[in-house]
Amino acid sequence: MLSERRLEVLRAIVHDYVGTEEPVGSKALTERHRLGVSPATVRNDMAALEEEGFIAQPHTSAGRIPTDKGYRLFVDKLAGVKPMTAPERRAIQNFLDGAVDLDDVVGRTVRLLAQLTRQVAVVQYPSLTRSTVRHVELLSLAPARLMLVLITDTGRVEQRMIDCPAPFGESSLADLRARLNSRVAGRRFADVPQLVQDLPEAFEAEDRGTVSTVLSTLLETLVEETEERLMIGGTANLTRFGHDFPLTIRPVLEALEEQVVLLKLLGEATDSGMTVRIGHENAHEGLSSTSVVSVGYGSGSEAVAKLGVVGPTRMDYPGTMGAVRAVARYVGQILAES
Amino acid sequence: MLSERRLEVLRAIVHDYVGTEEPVGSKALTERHRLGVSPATVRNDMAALEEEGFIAQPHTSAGRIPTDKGYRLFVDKLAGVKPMTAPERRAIQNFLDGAVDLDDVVGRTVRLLAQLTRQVAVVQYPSLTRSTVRHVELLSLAPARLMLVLITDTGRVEQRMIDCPAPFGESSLADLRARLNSRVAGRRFADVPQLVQDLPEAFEAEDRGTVSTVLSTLLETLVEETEERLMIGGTANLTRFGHDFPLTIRPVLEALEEQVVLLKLLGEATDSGMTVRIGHENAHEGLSSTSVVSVGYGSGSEAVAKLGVVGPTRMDYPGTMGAVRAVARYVGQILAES
DNA sequence: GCTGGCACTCACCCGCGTTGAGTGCCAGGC
DNA sequence: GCCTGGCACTCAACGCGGGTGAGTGCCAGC
Repeated sequence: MLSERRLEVLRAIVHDYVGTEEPVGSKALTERHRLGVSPATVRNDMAALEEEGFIAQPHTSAGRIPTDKGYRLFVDKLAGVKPMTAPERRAIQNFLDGAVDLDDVVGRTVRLLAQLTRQVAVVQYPSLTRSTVRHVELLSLAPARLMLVLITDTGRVEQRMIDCPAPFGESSLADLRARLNSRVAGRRFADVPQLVQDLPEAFEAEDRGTVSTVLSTLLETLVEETEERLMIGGTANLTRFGHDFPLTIRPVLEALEEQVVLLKLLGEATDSGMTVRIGHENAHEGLSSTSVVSVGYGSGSEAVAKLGVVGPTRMDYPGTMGAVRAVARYVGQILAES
Repeated sequence: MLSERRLEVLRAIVHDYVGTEEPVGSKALTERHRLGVSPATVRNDMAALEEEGFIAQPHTSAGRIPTDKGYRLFVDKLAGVKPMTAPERRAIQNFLDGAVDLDDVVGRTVRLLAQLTRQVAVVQYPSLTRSTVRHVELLSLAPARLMLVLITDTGRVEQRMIDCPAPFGESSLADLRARLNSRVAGRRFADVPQLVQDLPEAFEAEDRGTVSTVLSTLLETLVEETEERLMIGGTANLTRFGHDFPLTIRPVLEALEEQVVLLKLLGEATDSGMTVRIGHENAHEGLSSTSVVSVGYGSGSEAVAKLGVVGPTRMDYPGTMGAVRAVARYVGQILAES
């Protein structure tokens, strides 16, 4: 195992490299940190750290930079989460408090997170599967054409057109609407399928086809829209990435445009607590020089969706983690209030 | 006025510069185009074009590149719109035909446009003000809490919470719902205000407060949501911008994140036909080295929204304009069908 | 009015020596 | 046994200087 001091050296290297973006040498280290030992000693420690794969030299006769493995150790053992200051917390709350609807909440969150971390922010809309149903509405648009509107407790609205196999009378419609709502209102989406299972049996034979169609559309919506929506922002921060632009930035932008990739990225986060994926730990190749910090948020104790930031592996982990955690907490509060 | 040949020289310069990204000299020009004159003559023409401000030299003893004014002349007088080939048109149609709902249509359009032009694509959601109302729905969530759902003919759905001044009975609700729909269904959003003006008078005194609240929320929605939504894509194409990245790309990314800026950008487009804004013609400073090609699209003869692309001033104007026009046309068709 | 010729400019490339930050290793001291 | 100062070595980065060539403007001649 690495000695206490060597860990301290690694911490110092990460700290300085994140600040300067330049390989850090032994002399500079002893000058900027009170390590209590000479550069020569630090050199020995660095040799050991390099041996173990925590740091690397871009080329001979240059300083060291942390490897993915080095950052991993730093995040796991050496770094805490830097809490937000009181004024910062107030600013977050004020900024989020002005939101008028769900889109606005998500939009504000994304901007806030991008601004706080100076990185790319990704916010997932509250998931359907973990939400509860506030209301199901059925509208008759034409004799054999219905619209299904689904409203969640998080304020999200989904709608679907339905072409009925047969005309559906206004009274049957009202009946179905009432029965549907009495069964599913207030229930979790995940439970809906079995709650409505036997519903067609309550109707006359001529209406059963339509009822079934409506129900299957409803279930479809639950499944399809589980493929979540999300919003991203702060892509301009990518320009602070490094000196060697085109090659670094391009794959990242491409990855960010693919919702599937992003969803997977956030999805990998474990439910409880914060997840940090560093460099190659990200499955997607284009993101091999970025780190992703993500966390779940929700109105109650349970997470209904996730949010996070994407930035260079060389990022301020404690600060970023602090900002992400704080924002997630306040968004949760806002959602709980509405 | 410039002679025919000089215009031809300008056209050749634009063509070559767009292709190579490098200043083009007199010798190369005569070699690649059948101008029928010698380099020396072309040099004289170039001197004249430079005098008039259509082209410029990055530095002495280098070739010429077109100025914004040069591109303007090129677009206005020299370039046509390059029509899509039949296979391209088929591909567009196939790609758009698979869309399942409005979000999907817009999403597909953005991706398609970005891919075709290899630039950043911006697509505005169909505007509310020019749409017609398909249905207005009122749901009772709690004794004194309503939800207003607005459905447009383009498939867009907006919802608002309403806190009523007094409890509102189920029968009053049904009455209001019916009256509202009979008045506004099928009408243009712009006409709604005067259509509902005298509606409170039809109700009992105790309900009038609530009815007024509902109506004012409805009108608010019309106004607020006129602030349109839009979707962008293809930002990764910005990396093909030029060699001098950070400085060029950053302000563009920043501008693209501000919906307001984008909406203004598209909004400037005249209703009929295509608009091309070149370089400094764009009001926004960050976009002074980009051009914007935009056009309205709609389900009928009238435009309900706009779409376009943002790219470097050095872009293939005929090709880009062709792609933008074709996509707009097919999106219009898709919307008309749904 | 077009052309070929000519002198001139200047960004770009290449090779070269200098500089200095940083390293590894080693002998000596606590 | 671990830390330290000293020392030789490496090598990216920088600045300098000459050569190269694309491109220009001008001019005399057809």
